[in-house]
Amino acid sequence: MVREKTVKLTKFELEVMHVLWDLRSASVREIQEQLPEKKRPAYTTVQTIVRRLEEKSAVRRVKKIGNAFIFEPVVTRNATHNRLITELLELFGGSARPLMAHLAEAGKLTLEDLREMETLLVDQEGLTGEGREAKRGSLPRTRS
Amino acid sequence: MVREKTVKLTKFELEVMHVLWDLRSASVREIQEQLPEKKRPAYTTVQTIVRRLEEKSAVRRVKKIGNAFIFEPVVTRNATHNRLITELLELFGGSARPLMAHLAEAGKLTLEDLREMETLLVDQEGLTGEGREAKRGSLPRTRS
DNA sequence: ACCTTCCTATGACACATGTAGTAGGATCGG
DNA sequence: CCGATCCTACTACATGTGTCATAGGAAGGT
Repeated sequence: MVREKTVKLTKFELEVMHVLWDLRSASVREIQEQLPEKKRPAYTTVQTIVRRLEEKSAVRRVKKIGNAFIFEPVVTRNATHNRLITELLELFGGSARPLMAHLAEAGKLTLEDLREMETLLVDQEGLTGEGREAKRGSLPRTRS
Repeated sequence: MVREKTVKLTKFELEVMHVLWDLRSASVREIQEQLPEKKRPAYTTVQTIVRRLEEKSAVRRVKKIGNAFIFEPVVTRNATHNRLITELLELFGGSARPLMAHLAEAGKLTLEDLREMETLLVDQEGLTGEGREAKRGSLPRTRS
């Protein structure tokens, strides 16, 4: 459980990171071209964001092709997503239930999703979940 | 399905709203006192936030007690939460699965939670979920 | 070598956000 | 009625964020 130091990223910075996570590495030009054309910002706007991401150590320069720098992510998608979720969760009192209830209510959550998660969760518990089980009380084997 | 116009609220504004949602209505002083003392801002800071919430039509003055105004929420907790979740979901490609996967991974999601949700979801489908079923394909009754 | 093109580095700016101080009017206990 | 309090309305200001323009250097084709 190595806790990565995840920085705070803004909405736009996040979008750029997503491009980088997908492409593995890219130049400013490539990043800009990946952004949805509807709201594609000016080249230098993207450049500024990348620069700020650099300052935050969220990306780094890996090499230079021609006269253009190639950037790659330093923080992982996973760590960043976890951070986002944790923050949202705090607004909900820290519990996932209200959050899930909303998802269900909004029709974003299907029974299929739940079944899928169940499988996933069971597997996980088998591998690493022992500690948690003790901490939260053993699960009542409902619907035996 | 009346779509309420939910405004964008900042982190701090959200905290104030939570107090108001809990208290139903309150004065600036009361709001300030409800905020966790660790990071309790100055009275006028709270006042400023409330004023901005007023400008955004997220709260309104309902009456005056002494020389103090009493405020109450205009936007509902529910609508606001849904908005937050929707926004977060967009960062995840719009699907709830990755989000849930993260919750599970972070140990925020238990089998119990899932079972609970299942019940909730089934009830909901029975009442209002017919349309969705058609839209997303009928559910394969897994685990018969 | 020269010109066109692309990239970088830097500066700027408006609006958002967190945070709070000040002035002056309204209230309340005596 | 008076002073101590409390509240409101305003102002202020440092940062954060989205958005871009400019200047000038580097590459590449011819």
